[in-house]
Amino acid sequence: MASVLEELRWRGLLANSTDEAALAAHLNAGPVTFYVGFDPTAPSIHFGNLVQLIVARHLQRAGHRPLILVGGSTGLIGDPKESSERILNPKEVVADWVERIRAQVERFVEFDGPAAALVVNNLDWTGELATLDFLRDVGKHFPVNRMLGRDVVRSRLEDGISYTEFSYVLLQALDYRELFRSFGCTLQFGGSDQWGNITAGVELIRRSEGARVHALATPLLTKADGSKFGKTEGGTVWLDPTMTSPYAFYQFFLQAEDAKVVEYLKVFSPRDRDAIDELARETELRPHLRLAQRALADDVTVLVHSQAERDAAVAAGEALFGNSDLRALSESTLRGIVSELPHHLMPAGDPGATDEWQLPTALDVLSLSGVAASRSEARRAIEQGGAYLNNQRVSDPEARLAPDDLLHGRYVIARRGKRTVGAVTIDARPTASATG
RNA sequence: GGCAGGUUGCCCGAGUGGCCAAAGGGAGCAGACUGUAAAUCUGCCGGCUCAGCCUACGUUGGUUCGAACCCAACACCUGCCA
Repeated sequence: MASVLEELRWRGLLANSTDEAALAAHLNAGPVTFYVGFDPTAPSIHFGNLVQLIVARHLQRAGHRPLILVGGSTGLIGDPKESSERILNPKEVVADWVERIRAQVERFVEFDGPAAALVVNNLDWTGELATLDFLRDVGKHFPVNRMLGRDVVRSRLEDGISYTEFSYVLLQALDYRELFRSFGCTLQFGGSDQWGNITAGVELIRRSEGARVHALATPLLTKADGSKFGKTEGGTVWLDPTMTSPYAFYQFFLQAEDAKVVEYLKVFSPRDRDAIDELARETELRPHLRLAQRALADDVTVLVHSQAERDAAVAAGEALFGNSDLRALSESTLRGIVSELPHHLMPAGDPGATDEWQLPTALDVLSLSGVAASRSEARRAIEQGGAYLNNQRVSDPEARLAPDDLLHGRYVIARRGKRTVGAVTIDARPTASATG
């Protein structure tokens, strides 16, 4: 049976590690307590964090014990990014995000059994830490000349970096030492962009505790052209269903490139080697069937959301793509689809009160539904022949809907291009018989 | 605190009085070709009641018939000096 390290390697989840032979021996010798951290920089974790949670699952299944750290304190400081200084978020906001993220990560690890996971918050040990103690006990171990050599810092020397962000690495290193002391944690991993922060912890423990601990880094997932994988039209792919709907989430994975889909499957899918090899063959022989993409989207959506959400996302996709007749759908099916899409509820006017009440125009529907960011963009889409209402191409921006255009008397599905879909719901149909 | 340089559309970046909604590149969007893939080609890419109008070049005020471009003050960033 393959070791967990070999498994991770095969899945392409190992980008970097401290002495790998030593780590392999350590993992072999018995249950290891490991940690991975997530900083609250938004109300939800995102697609990129998912990779770390998956690694945590693999390790836990191999009998090791996860500590999932939510960065209540590091989130107040901000890990320096190459581009520019971050804006500090208010403490209450960060505290709120900590709670949300804590709830999210709990889905991915087991809290029972011998390798039960634990969620920790670094604010618990840094919140009350005195500055002088910090400088004496932690700062003393960090040569500034070495810190200046770090890539992120170097990239910021020109444009500037605050002392706050410059100090971030000390806090993360301190976290590792704290978890080492309190829980005997001897392995930390994270994304490859975290490597510097992670090894700083390894070094701090070596210097102040005289102990040798380990580290791993997962690779940054890229697209075929080398750019970062993880952004979509709407921006970041979030795990929170109110920020990225399960439908959009499913679509994101379904649209994976052929050249990369097998790589993503290895990372995200629980399927074993044989199953993935089979999907790789399918992608080569019958790429148009997109079996690998479907498997990928299925697996990740079920993992992050649920089987039911996955089923709904598939049903919605089938109805919306191609030129299927949306009129054939039952009202309940349609309602389900609409709820997955960006949509806008439009109150129907009371024809008795406003004799001018009219149904919206094509332009209205495209912009209200959110399919087009502005009316200008909607106009452009129509001019370019890329706008559809209920799967019918639109040519006149001012064309007004007729009552008959409303699916089940209320819904209009708007689409721009192939993939951008939204809906408008007319709240209640005006009683046309009011005046006869 | 002093001196010097900087702040342009999503990002980078040109523009130093009218021809500027602002070159060029990147990102992005649409169309064609396809397979909800990639590559390629074409078009688009501030907003709107869209042959016109409105808002925009850090902020505020000024000069001018006219300002992204000139002047003043302020804010922020960078460097050098204290």
